[in-house]
Amino acid sequence: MESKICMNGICGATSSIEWKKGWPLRSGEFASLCDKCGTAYEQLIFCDLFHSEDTGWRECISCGKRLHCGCIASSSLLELLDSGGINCVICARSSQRHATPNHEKPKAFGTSVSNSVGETPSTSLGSQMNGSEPNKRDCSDSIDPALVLPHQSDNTNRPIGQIKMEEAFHPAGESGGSTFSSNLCQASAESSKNAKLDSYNGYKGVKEIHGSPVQTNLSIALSAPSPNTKLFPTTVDEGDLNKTIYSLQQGSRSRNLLPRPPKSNSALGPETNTGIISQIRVARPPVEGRIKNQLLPRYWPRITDQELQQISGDSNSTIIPLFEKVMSASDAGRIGRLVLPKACAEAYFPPISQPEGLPLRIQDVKGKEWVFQFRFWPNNNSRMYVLEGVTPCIQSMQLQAGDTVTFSRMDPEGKLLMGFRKASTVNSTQENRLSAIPKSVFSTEPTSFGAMPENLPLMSGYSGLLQSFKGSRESSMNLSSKHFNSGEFSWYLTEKNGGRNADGAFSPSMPSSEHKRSRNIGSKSKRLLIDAHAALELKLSWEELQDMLRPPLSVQPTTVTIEDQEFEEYEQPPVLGKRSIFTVRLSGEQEQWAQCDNCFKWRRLPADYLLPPQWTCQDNISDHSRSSCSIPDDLTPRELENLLKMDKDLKKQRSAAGQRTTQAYDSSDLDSQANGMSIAGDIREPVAASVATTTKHPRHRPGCSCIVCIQPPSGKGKHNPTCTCNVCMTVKRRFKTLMMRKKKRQSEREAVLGQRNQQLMWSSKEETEVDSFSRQVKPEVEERSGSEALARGHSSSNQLQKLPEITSTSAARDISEAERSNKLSF
DNA sequence: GTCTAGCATGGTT
DNA sequence: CAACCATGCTAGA
Repeated sequence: MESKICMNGICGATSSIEWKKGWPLRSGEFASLCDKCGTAYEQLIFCDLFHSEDTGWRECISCGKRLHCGCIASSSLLELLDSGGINCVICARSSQRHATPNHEKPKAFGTSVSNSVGETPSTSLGSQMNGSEPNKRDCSDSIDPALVLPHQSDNTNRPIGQIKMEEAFHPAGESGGSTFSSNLCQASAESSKNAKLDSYNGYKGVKEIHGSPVQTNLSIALSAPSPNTKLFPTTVDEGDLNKTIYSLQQGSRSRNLLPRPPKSNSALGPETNTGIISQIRVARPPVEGRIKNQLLPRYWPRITDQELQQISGDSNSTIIPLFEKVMSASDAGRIGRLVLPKACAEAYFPPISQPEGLPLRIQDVKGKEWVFQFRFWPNNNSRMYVLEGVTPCIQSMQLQAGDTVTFSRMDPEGKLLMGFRKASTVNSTQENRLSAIPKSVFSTEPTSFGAMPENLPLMSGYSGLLQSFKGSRESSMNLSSKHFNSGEFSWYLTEKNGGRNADGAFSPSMPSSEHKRSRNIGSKSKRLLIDAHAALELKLSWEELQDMLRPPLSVQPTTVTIEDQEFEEYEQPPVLGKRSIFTVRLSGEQEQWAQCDNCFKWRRLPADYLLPPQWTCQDNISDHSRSSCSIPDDLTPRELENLLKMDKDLKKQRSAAGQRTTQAYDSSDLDSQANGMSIAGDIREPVAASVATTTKHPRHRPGCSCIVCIQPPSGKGKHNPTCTCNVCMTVKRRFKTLMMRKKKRQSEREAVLGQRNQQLMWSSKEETEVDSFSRQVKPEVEERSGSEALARGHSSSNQLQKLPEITSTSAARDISEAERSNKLSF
């Protein structure tokens, strides 16, 4: 008897189990050696039925290829359920789960399942295992009766373990009952004080089979099901530990249930020769021994089988998910440094001894190879690993903070792969909610996000949208309106949608670690306090959301002006669509570009095509020749680069516009800024120095000569500073006006400031304390003057004197921004 | 003045 | 409490 740490690597709890030769290792110990006999095992045992997070790669005895089926929530379970066995994903031969020979099996479990409900298992598991030697199982092994689901008291003759998956996942409609896991918990808590059995971990409960509490656990666990009881996977967490458990949930559908899998294979998307590829996202603990028990679950790869399949394609290579990381602001920032979790870097990347590190070639999901500098910084007697030069890649994948980058390895080549998972897709729930808005308004101006809660409800049009949004958040997303103020909204959009599953279905329950992350954002943490710039980013996120809001095309809006703000009012509710990039060709033809949610290829679409929130190549009804993910990207990498660059430029324009005060712009400019989703220029036919080329803003009529319509394409055209062409003169004139307005505002501000200072001075006269601020700022003044009041007066006037400098600087910055936004250089 | 590389700091786990 | 890691800070280019 020896003490072992929780084999799952999940709870870290120590439990006492009998550890003897021949005892198969648990999922978390896959490919480990038995520390007594030294035998390597590659077999999971019966109880992985309750445990979804194990990952194991087993070799198919027939073809020698690795079979990924350790994850019970993925293909293995489904296949098991559906076909009574598991097929090797490579050779398609049934492995029958590489079942453990009966003599090795924990008969207690199998027996108990076969028994009538509530019957207590009668056989000691441990004794069954003694002395048995695990062998490689042949693919032709019959299905293991121990590998069964903990119900099946439905009086059918169907073999245990062959429940149809739609049944297994069907939400039970009956009432009453508690979850399987909680039963286990209660039982375990009573029966074993040593083991910290958690309410969520069925596996751990089962593990207790080996010890004394086994019978209690099993009897309770197995007594719960009624004939209508179904097995449900449920994601639960504790801190960083996200877990999927299977619970016997009765009554209404739990909020924690994973979405019900599609009933037919055809709905599953890509198929392999096994027929089913799981789209369920499950954390996979490290598969390699050296990092075992080191890698925090938050870094466990959650790649789905389907994604794995996509990455590996038709090749015979094995994709090994290594780790993933939710990108922080600094990861996604312009510095181009992606901080790597130390344990992951040391485990999966080549060892480096010098801080300079070495260049690392990593292939992205599209097959493009990037070279990053893998290096480290010495830090507190430790190291901090970073990947440098990731900006182009991040941009190419359009990643931002909150998205997840994944790292995998392709064996046997050993090639490193980099993938990603977006967190920022608006889900259909939101869409539905928004569709219910009776009337909404689209602002023509980028609206400061931070100002929304205060301002929006006052604006007739916005209020409907906002309140509906609030309603949707509170009801369907279980959010409270107070968060709306805090800037967390953007994070809800991203994080909440992180609950989306690979199949696009929205999981009502966000994995709670993500909950945690979203809680962290906007907390009191200094690190995460939203500064002005971050607020701007949030605003842009809001603007991006606006981009997704599509007015009904057939309906003309009514434009109303409220307090100098223009609003477009629509009688019909908006539609939330997938974000796309609009372009205008030289020919004047407008088009839009959308990225497939499945293969991430870009497809050209008609400009008036309204994209649903989720869009894949298959939905490309306008161009059947481009309606499959297998068809190459419509854009060459260079074209894509151009497109993204132009989109980015446009965002910069918006950013600049957002920084300027609204007064600085007349309505036409605002118009153009707010409607900037059209990209100037043509991504395929970039025109060199095409000063003469004009870009028609979509909202402006042909022939319009406004400042926007006459500007050259993005980034094109440099005018001479002395140029007196119409465009330049217009721009100069506008800048002049801008400057004047700026100065006027500044002088007003100065006046206010002066008043305030005077008030301060008078009030401080009554104070007896020394004004430390004056001392700090102007000690020399203080020295010269014996009077505190005088010193303060000097200080104030000094401050005022400095203001014009600030003014001119900021005005210059404004001009430069305006210059940029107008794509003209002088 | 701006950008970048590298180090330091401190919040979080 | 220590390790990790996100991000701030700054010297130098």
